[in-house]
Amino acid sequence: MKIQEVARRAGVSIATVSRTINNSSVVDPKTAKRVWKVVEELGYYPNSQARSLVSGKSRILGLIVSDITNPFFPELIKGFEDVAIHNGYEILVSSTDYDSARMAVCVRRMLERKVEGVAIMTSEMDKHLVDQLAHRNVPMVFLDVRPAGEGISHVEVDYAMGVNEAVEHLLSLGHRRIAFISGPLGLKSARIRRTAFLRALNRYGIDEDKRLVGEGDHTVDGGLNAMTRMLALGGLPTAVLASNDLTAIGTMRAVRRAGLSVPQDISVVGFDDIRLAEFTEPPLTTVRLPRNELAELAFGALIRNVDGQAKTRSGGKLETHLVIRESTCPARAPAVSER
Amino acid sequence: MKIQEVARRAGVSIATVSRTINNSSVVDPKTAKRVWKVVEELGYYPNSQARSLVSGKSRILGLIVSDITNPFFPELIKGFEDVAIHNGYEILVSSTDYDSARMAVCVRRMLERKVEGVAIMTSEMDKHLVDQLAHRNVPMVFLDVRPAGEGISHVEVDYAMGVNEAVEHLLSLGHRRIAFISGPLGLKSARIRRTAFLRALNRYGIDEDKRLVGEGDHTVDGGLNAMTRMLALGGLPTAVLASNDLTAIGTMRAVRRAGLSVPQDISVVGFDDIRLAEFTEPPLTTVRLPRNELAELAFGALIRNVDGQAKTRSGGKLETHLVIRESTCPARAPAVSER
DNA sequence: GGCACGGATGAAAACGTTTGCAGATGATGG
DNA sequence: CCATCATCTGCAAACGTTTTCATCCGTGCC
Repeated sequence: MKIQEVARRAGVSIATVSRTINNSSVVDPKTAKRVWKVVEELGYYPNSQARSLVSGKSRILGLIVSDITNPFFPELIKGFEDVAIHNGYEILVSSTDYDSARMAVCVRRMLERKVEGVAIMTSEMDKHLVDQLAHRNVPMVFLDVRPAGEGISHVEVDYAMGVNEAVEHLLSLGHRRIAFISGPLGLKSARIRRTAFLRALNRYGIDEDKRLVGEGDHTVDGGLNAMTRMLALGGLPTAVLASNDLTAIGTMRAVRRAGLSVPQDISVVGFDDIRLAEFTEPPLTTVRLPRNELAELAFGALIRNVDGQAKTRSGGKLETHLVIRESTCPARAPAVSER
Repeated sequence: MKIQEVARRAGVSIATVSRTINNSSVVDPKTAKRVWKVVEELGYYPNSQARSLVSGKSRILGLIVSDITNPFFPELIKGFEDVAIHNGYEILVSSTDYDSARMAVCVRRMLERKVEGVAIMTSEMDKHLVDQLAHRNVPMVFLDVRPAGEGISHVEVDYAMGVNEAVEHLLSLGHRRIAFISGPLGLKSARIRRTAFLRALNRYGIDEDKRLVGEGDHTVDGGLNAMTRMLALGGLPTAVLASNDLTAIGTMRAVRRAGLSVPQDISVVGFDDIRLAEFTEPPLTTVRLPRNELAELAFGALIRNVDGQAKTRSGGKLETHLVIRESTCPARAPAVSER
């Protein structure tokens, strides 16, 4: 089913059919109507490969995430997809599994498919790979870490803000021994959150206790293990801030396995506010990342660069907000006396 | 960066470069080496659009799911993606949001991108849409419901088996008042599970109680609402089988909101065994769907049709298995006396 | 030494579009 | 009535590959 067939049946040239379909230039209403009719009848639709080949535009946007299995990402993907589709773009999603080699494969795929821009929400991006994209003039937007270079935008999330809110919340509940379970420290974004946490503690005059800073890997199991180790170390915290919700869920599980209860013995705060956070037991107090705004801003930044309007970084800092549910409560009475 | 450039620098024709890259026909090792060297140097990679245009093969497989936000799907997608990538295919994922109009859009996209086959795990497929694909000779594999027609395969999941196991498990624990919360009954797959449930009950000589069959929508909220309504109706069940894990989570929440506890007052069984099921509180007893096998079988069935080896339906029935965790326990003593 | 053969290569056609350019047609103004 | 112009349409060239067919060259055989 090619354009030629349509042209033949409508008694016009293929050029006219093309123009009608893309209404790229004025075509006589009568002719157009006839063409459309044939198009309908035949169920014709253009071959997108031929189309992109000649026009040089693929109308595809890439989205690279670390782990599609982490519920935060599907929710983000959905948002991104919605706005992309709405603007006539398709998206190509790849997940890297936090693996650098696999990341290279992702980039290669993006390149091969000639994506017009790519949104990146993962931090295992080697400079090398970024360069590969930059070199091909593929606009990028980073959703997580601050990038360097031109043609690269980023939408920054104010992690520090979220971390501060969480810490303040815990402090106001009387907690003084507050632990943190980070993401894999190989990732920049994980280090950022960790640093923000330590800084917050410091600001409020709380001494750092090495035993109270664990390392997870953004999965439930990682949180479970990290927390289990921490509990074994002694010097128990009265509250834990986890670097994402999955980790928080693992943390709660570890606490419970140790025969303690959340939040009475140990309060737990998550990060992301995945949809499921509302339905854990107890419902998770967590720092909400504005997923939809994130998706929209990212898309916006990308499109602006795709259209060549701006070559600069853009996108403001997105605010995060603490959502208080039931996994936090006042510290046991003389919690301060400890240490 | 076109093939011509490579050809020029290597001092050969573009035909030779093409042959070298695809090693589609014998090329002199010396020449090949020279070509590869240039390819490396230039970082050349073929334009996939031009390639597909002429070869007629897109090397893309479509995957249509209902809701990427339901954790079951990302896990499935990942499996499918892994095996596809491993075989040199890429995948294009679309989610339908259980919406028929959106489904049409998905199909259209698949068609436009010239996917070589599509795996469908959603049941809001109008016959109309299936025909559109069939008419274009796009091989399909259904992962959920039994399809009709040729060029269409399906991988059947033995829902009845899972439902039976679950019911037997509950019966063996002494439960007699067992409730069921289905998915949206507009979906065939939801009806199948529901029918299986009623049949199982019947087989074991338990009378059906209309009050004990609710309708959810495969989301946590849906489960929560359905269970809340059911609890309000009176004639409480001692156990509930939910049609998927999300629904089960909602159900547990509803039970707890009503001041009852899981599993002491009401046992809950889920369906799917999403990764998170292990980490709910209490850990969810659920019927495990073999995700990886499902992905592999689906891919296999698809590939077989893509290569034109078989035009028939294939793929056996996949077994499901009950995973017993802690959301189920023996029914309160004289549970039988009730009713 | 001629011939057939086979392996390696190149020329060119095809894939299905978009788009620049030019031609046709009809209308308008002088 | 001719010139100008606007509007609409068609021709043909690209886009970057794969692939068929033909060519070329060297080799081994008679």
